[in-house]
Amino acid sequence: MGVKQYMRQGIERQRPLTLEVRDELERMILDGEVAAGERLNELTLAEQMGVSRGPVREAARSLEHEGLVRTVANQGVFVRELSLESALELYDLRAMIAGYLCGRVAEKADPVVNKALRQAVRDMDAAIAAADEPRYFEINLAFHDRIAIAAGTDRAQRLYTSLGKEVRLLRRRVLCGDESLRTSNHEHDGIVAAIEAGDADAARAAGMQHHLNSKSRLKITM
Amino acid sequence: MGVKQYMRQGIERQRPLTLEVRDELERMILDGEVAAGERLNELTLAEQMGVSRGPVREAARSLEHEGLVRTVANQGVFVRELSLESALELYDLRAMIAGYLCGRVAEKADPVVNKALRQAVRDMDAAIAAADEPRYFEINLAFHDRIAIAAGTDRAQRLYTSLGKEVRLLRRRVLCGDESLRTSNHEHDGIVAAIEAGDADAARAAGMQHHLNSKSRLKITM
DNA sequence: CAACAGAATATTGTTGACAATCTACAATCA
DNA sequence: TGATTGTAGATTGTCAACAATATTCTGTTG
Repeated sequence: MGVKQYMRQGIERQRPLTLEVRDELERMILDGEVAAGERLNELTLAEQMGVSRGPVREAARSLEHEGLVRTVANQGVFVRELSLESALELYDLRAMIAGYLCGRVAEKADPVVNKALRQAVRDMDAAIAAADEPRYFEINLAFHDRIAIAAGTDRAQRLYTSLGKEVRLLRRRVLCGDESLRTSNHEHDGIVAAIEAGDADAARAAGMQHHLNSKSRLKITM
Repeated sequence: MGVKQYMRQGIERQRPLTLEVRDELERMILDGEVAAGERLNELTLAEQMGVSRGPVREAARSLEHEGLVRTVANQGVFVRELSLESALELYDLRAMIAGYLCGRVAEKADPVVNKALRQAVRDMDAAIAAADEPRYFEINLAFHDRIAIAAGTDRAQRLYTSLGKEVRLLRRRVLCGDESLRTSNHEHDGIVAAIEAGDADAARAAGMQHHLNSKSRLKITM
């Protein structure tokens, strides 16, 4: 009886389908391909990705604790709807974590890291001067990632990343003008300065304030 | 062909097995019934709980993002091992979240909540006077839960709870003497006072410091 | 026409079977 | 002896089928 079994060719090491599906699902949600509040149909998704429902279910469970979806028994999983209020709270939370991370980096005083951060600030300045917003955002992302990783605290890093994704559930776009970018990078400069000085408290405060300011800049666009 | 199908009797509302298994697994880990670093055998657990491997796998994925287990592809899920260093970082993180929660509660200024918190402090004093440590810990837990819930920020609350569980992976027991309890409850008093006064900043600072002090008290016992 | 009851359908919950991979141990060879 | 290879068993990864529940449709009744 024609049972189609699974087999993936090639030398490439086996990555469980669950992870593959998880990443794809996450992307779909963050890119807004599925609207907030919408139900994720297991069978549809499974067929769409060419897998069975098992991996899809596991992936959903995985996403659940990241706050990207919510599950209702016997009804399915739904893309989480994020109220503006909740999103702002997420910003607060993330700001605290960011501050913590900056403080840790300052304590570490790793010359290589510090140099890279300093360079990132310069590069962002260049991007602003060139009016290259996409590039600015790219470096900005790398800048904050770098800090999160350099802090060396796995849990806090994951949390920071996770909260960052969660915030993206709020689909409204933030349009930053030139001025906003300049201000933001000036704050970056302050963070790096504190880190370079090895002043953990100042770095923490600067890192946190930077994120709180981002929140404010976001707020006024709505 | 004698296929044993699933059916659970009774009027009780259907709670998915995945959740049941998840809770049981979490309990086993937190109670130390499975040692840190140990592998969780899917089949064994499934038979033990009288379910199939599906729900067990889903439960594992669920626990993964809470930091209680770690998964290695094609090898299985392992109870996470928490270094002392990581545990202390968790305390820092949790202290920040706790501070945030306390600040929120102060802003809310809900008389009912405030009254309950004040009463809890009195009850803990009574428990200390009666040298009833178990009761103290019970109220203490309820006290902090109450604050987390009253803050009204779902994400922060879940995070606070989650971090609390994660810390328990560090199995070493903290033996608190009478003096430690008194000091701790004095700090509780300070937190409630700030909340009652509606001073969010003070409440935040007190809540955070209380947890950092707990960390210090823990530290010296090792 | 609205409200309800019941059947038909769609979707989630759970399972057992099979494939792929890893692990442990034995056999082989230098 | 020690390293390596090969095989057998155990364990995870995946799937398709069936059960239980939720949802939708339809016809009936007031």
